Amino acid sequence: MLTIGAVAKQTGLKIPTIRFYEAEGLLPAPPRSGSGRRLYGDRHVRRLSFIRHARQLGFELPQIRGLLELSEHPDRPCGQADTIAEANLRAVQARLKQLRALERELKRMVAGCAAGNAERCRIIEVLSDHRLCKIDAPCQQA
Amino acid sequence: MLTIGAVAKQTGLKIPTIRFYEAEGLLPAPPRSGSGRRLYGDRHVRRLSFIRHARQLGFELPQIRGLLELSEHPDRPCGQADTIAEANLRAVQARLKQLRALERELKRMVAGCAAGNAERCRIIEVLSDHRLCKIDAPCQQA
DNA sequence: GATACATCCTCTAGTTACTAGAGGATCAAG
DNA sequence: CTTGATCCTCTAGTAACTAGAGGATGTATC
Repeated sequence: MLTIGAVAKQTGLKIPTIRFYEAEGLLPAPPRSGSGRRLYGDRHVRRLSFIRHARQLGFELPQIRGLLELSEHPDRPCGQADTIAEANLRAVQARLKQLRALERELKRMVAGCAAGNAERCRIIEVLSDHRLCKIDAPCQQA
Repeated sequence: MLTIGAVAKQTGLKIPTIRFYEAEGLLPAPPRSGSGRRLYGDRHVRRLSFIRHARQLGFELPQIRGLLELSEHPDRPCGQADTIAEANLRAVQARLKQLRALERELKRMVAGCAAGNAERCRIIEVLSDHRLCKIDAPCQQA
């Protein structure tokens, strides 16, 4: 049986985050010691690793909820998981496209800035006049 | 003189967002009509466009504050703007790197999932076992 | 002039996924 | 027995908005 601190070390999550996941219903409440401390087993650790990993891959908590439920019913067809992952892939690809355009634009800005005065600073200039910029798509959050 | 609704249309910002920027001190409070409605001029519109554009390019509000101040003093050296833009570029490039790794991983997951049962679903598998995944770096927010 | 509907005002609270801190109890080591 | 680490709960804060309540105006039509 592991304390919350040990689990945090093993999983790489912070202690409040683990408690947060419990409150959110992503992690079943573990048994407690006589004095009320949480005591985790391997199943908890595995589940937390799953969550952390999915988060690293850009899944959001509601999606992870779905994946977790799926992983508990190995008999179900996994089309759902596929759908979730594909939606994620598309979102990632869209964001990549935006970020690449963004990178080009920032490079252009930085390159054009000859460290002179703000008066002829390309960065300020580009920001002031959208026509100087090649980016049209709004910048959605990932 | 434009109403807030007209300004919203011109700039592409939502009405509450414009008020939000005013409350944040990014936009000077405009004069009001007899009944208390905000009345904007061209300078406000230009400033809001600047802010929106910078947001699209991924700058954060504190950074934008700096850029705005700089743009008001064309005599100042623009090294600061350069620094801000470069920091942004680096952040974007880091995010790009992560996202590319993510894309690879998601592709692998989706490709490996032949829509069978969850029992042998590669997606669940990969998420359950970090060793199957090539991503190590934590996923920082943009 | 009355009515309807759009637009505006302020203020509060909600969003996501945590993170930080207060204030207090308990544990393990020396 | 004391010290310092770890744990508990609870509240509030983060970024950058967004949504909604409740109410006051503006404008167009009859």
